[in-house]
Amino acid sequence: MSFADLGLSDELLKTVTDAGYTEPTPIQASAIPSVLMMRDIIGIAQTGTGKTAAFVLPMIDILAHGRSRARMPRSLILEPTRELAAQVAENFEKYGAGQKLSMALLIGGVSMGDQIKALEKGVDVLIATPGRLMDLFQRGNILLTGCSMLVIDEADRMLDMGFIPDIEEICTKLPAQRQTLLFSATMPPPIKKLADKFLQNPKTIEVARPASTNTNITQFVVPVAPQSFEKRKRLRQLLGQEEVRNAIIFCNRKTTVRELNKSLKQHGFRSGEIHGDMEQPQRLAELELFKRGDINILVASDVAARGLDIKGVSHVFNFDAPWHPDDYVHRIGRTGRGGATGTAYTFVAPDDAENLENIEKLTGQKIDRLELPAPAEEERPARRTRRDRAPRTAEVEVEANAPMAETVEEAPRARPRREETRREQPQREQARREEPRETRSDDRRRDRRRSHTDETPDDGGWNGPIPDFLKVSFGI
DNA sequence: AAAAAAC
Repeated sequence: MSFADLGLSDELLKTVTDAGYTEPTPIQASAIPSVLMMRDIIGIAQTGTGKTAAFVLPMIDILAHGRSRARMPRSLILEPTRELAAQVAENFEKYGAGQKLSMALLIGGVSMGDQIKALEKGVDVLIATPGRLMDLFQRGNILLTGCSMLVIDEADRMLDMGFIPDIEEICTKLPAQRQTLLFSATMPPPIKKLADKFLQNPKTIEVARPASTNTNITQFVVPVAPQSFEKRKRLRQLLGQEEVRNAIIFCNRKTTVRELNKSLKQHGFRSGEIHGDMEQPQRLAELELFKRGDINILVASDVAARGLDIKGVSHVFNFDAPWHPDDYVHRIGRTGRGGATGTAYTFVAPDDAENLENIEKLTGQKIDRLELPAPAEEERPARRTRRDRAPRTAEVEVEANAPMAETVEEAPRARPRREETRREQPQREQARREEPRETRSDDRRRDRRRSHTDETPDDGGWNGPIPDFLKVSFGI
């Protein structure tokens, strides 16, 4: 099977082959001819299966004829997150280069002015997240009566995010005579209902068993202590011993994302972060830095878990085990894309045992446990000076002969005591400050209270008892 | 328990 057999126009075919694609993926091979025949489609496919091109390519050919009118887009693509919407827009720019199709990207977090201007001129393709689309619709900037093609992408994610009522409302604004494509990784009952209601005689295409993980991805569970500084230490150890070209590190909370990125940077890693509390331009900029390789580590919340297609991500680390098992499948799916191989490490603290069980139940496979050797002694991050902020390649020393521990509980002390260290490596002692008091029971509290990371020298923070006047003003 | 999405 080749792209030439799918019925795409010669011009588009040339663009596709020039881009280096010769063989369509299974979802492309089955969806493209049907979309060109104007059928409604239910596509059950994981992200990373080539799903986006499966609808973008035939849409370009379908929209090649005809002209758009002011405020009346001819097609609409709905995406759950802003980044995904932007990514689909990039695809249209890439493949639709020769076709002079007009496009508007309607997402929140950026100014409405340009979006409204584009709508006024008339667009062939509208790519939107539901919030901004509804907003502009209610302001009267969009008429959907001329929209004869609708794509609902990542429908199950839309469901998770509570977008289904919005989607239903949008569907009723579109003409009844239209083509609708619905893509989802899974088919929970509400999505099935949505499809029954708004699709006509759809052809169902299923290319990947839901909840199955890509076999290109080597997966490991890494038992870790629950304290965040222990997890960070383990992470640095792994980053140092693995051939990490490119890694996304997922955390469950936005605050953890910020802390971890700060810590990694202090240790000289070229890292960045992305989460929903950041300004939209900043989010896109960080993503761009990562894609270009200016940074090779992206610390992320689940905003980046689904659908993001970044080439050549060699590793995914779950710094926190995800709460929901389907998030696990999506997160690790950021690596091993397009036939490449990838490695996924998931940190599992004792409290995460149940989450891990659910993950293994969902994927139907037991994930290998990886017991790390005791970490080698690290250099303390240097005090930050201007010179030190220059990015350098990540390096962590790992002791070659470190004993392999059977379980975490039996693991030797993570760091040698000061006396031993001084004897063994006197030249490095000067660079190091006092060891963190790892055994102290108040470590967790301290860790939570202080916004900066444990590696920061303790000269700026408050470690003593809280004085009475503070207790009063904070109502403690 | 979180995150995401409109101002």
